[in-house]
Amino acid sequence: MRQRRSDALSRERIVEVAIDVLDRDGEAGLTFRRLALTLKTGPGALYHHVANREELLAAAADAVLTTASIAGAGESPRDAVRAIAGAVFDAIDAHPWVGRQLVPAPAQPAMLAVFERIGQQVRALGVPDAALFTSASALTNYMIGVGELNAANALAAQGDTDRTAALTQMSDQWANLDAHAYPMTRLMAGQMRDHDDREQFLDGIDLILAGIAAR
Amino acid sequence: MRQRRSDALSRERIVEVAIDVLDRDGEAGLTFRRLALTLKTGPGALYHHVANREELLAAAADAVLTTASIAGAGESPRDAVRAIAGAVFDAIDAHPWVGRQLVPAPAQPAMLAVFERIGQQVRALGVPDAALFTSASALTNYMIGVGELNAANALAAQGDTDRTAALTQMSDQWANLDAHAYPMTRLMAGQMRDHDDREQFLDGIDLILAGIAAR
DNA sequence: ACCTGAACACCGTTCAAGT
DNA sequence: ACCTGAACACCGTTCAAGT
Repeated sequence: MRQRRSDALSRERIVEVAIDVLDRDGEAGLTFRRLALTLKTGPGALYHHVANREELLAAAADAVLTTASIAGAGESPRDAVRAIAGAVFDAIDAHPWVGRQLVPAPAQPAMLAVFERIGQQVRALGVPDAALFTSASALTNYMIGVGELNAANALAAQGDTDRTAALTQMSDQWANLDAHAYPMTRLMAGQMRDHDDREQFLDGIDLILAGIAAR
Repeated sequence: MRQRRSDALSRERIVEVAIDVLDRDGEAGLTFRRLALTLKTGPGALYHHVANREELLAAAADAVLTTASIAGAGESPRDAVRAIAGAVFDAIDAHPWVGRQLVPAPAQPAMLAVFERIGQQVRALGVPDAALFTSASALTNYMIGVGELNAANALAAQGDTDRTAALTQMSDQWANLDAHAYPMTRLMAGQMRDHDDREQFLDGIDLILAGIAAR
């Protein structure tokens, strides 16, 4: 025996190791040579299980998002939508490289499941059938799109040991902008300093939900 | 004389040529060797004007988005927001590589100007000062995030000569999903087939605006 | 100060040769 | 059928040498 299973080369094993590498060193760190080294094989061997780097990246992103669709089971439609959105946010936050890996709406299994689940909640909210796609799309696209944006921000700020310091610095920048050209941005500098990314993300979901309710 | 100006190597000229190359061959087509060839110089020369490839990409994206913030001047707050969102959509649609080039919220000049303009409209809508940042961020983040998503879809579908055929194919796929697991997606297959990307994008903006109005 | 372009240290992917 | 790893055709970036 000797755990032969976990040593065997397989698509799942490759994806698993790829996620590890991506979490550790980001998208740039994922090379077939390094993967091959970890898997004790040659780079060419990987091509028997994944088509190319792009497909591997997509598979890794899908794997990381699989559980998002089952969040908030048994809760009210509104809370379920918030729970799913939170799960998507958390998954992207924990694996920021997923953000870069644009998962176009429901083109991959994990996001298709999210889309379906959102569709169910929207319908339970009383949205007429003809308006389902518009509402479900707005919510799902917001989750992926804005989730990605947050990941990009997080990656850019990765060097900063102190997130608060980074926010304060940007806030000060805003406060010192030209008063004639940027009055509103100056006005928002304080709110920007004190905001929480996840709350802000969910506030946007709430606005869309309020818009759906107001129809 | 002999149009010495346009031959001189400069940051602006490099960005200009980069945009051309990106429009023609996408992000993968942008190499310093090719840029140097077009500009009749060596690849090393470019580093006297741009720090690296990433900075060049960011500068190109910013240049393409500069005019978005001035859209919808003189219109009602609601229409101005829609006009700005439409301009952002069109810019990303015309230069899909901008999508990949995640422009984190108001970190770059062009998006800062968009954010400011959105902030002004939101305030004109009667949103109290304390809620300005939440509303303006939701709108701006949606524009960038979902605009990116659309660009990714457009790039993925690039090979298709016929967008209608691609939509029909995906719609059929949805309609043939398992009825127990994907009832809502099946229900939305028809609406998905007939939807227009730009309209759907603006419908999302409308939902957020309705949510803001409903407070 | 700016340009040149060879050189460095890598890539993803392919493919003949092996098992 | 699957693996191996050298080889191919590239990259971004640096830097000594020029102007």
